[in-house]
Amino acid sequence: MTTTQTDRSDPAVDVCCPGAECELLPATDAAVLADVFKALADPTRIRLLRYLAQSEAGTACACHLPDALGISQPTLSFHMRKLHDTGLVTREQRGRWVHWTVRPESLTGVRSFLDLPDPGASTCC
Amino acid sequence: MTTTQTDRSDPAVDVCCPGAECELLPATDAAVLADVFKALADPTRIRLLRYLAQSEAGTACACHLPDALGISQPTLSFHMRKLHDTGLVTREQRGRWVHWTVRPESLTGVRSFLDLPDPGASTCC
DNA sequence: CGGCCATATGGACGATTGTCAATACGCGAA
DNA sequence: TTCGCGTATTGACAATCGTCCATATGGCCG
Repeated sequence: MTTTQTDRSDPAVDVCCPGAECELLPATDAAVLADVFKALADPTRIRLLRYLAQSEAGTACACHLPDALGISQPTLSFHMRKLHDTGLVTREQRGRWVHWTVRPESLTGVRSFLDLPDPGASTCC
Repeated sequence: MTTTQTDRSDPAVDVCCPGAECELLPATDAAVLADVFKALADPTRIRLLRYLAQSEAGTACACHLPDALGISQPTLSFHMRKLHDTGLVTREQRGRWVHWTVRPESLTGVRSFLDLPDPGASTCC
């Protein structure tokens, strides 16, 4: 079922991929990683995250950001919601304003994924 | 132009964000990073990259992947094209088959972005 | 209490994405 | 050269995304 011609007795079938039985990352793991990458896949959100990260204690209020980024206030709210839903930032209501804080630990998954094995390591097969 | 009320003489204006003049990541830099993250923002492409990375020399042919991933051959081609356009993999025609290779150096940008400054470092202001 | 200000939500709309079926292309083998 | 196989492209379509305007919500301050 996995391959359509391995049941043939022809020995030259697998010439293209010697031992190509590598394990695939489970679909659920891939989906989790993809969700975080989706949250990062927008220039505005990249700038927002960077802005928060380099602020004092990784925390800042967003009051000046619509002007600074050239976007409307609802658009900013949309992006912050996305970052929050994905767990990249936390929300804290301080008086009248909302302060956002980066959660660095939320990036450990994608960070370790990007540390792909060195070419030649061949952890598979 | 950057802020709309800093030219007022009211000293209590900035009460919410003391010294909120952090520099924003330039829009072009953010766009470059976002493009790479967009290429990573799909479970299928995550699995493809991982598959290539853990293969011998980071290289593999894609002949068995449609079946293994449960997608059609055009869909696989679509994803490989996306990875290639973003520079994450290279393409090499070996005889009748195409072999793909991960380019680990294409991830250095996003990897260093994810190494956000520790909370409290406050590289801004 | 009443009004203001920061933020969130709803509705709408154009742009992009992921997928497949059908088809075209390219290279090796017979 | 012609056939077969692996791969790429086209066209179509549903789904999601990013953006805005208009409006709602909710907490301070006067």
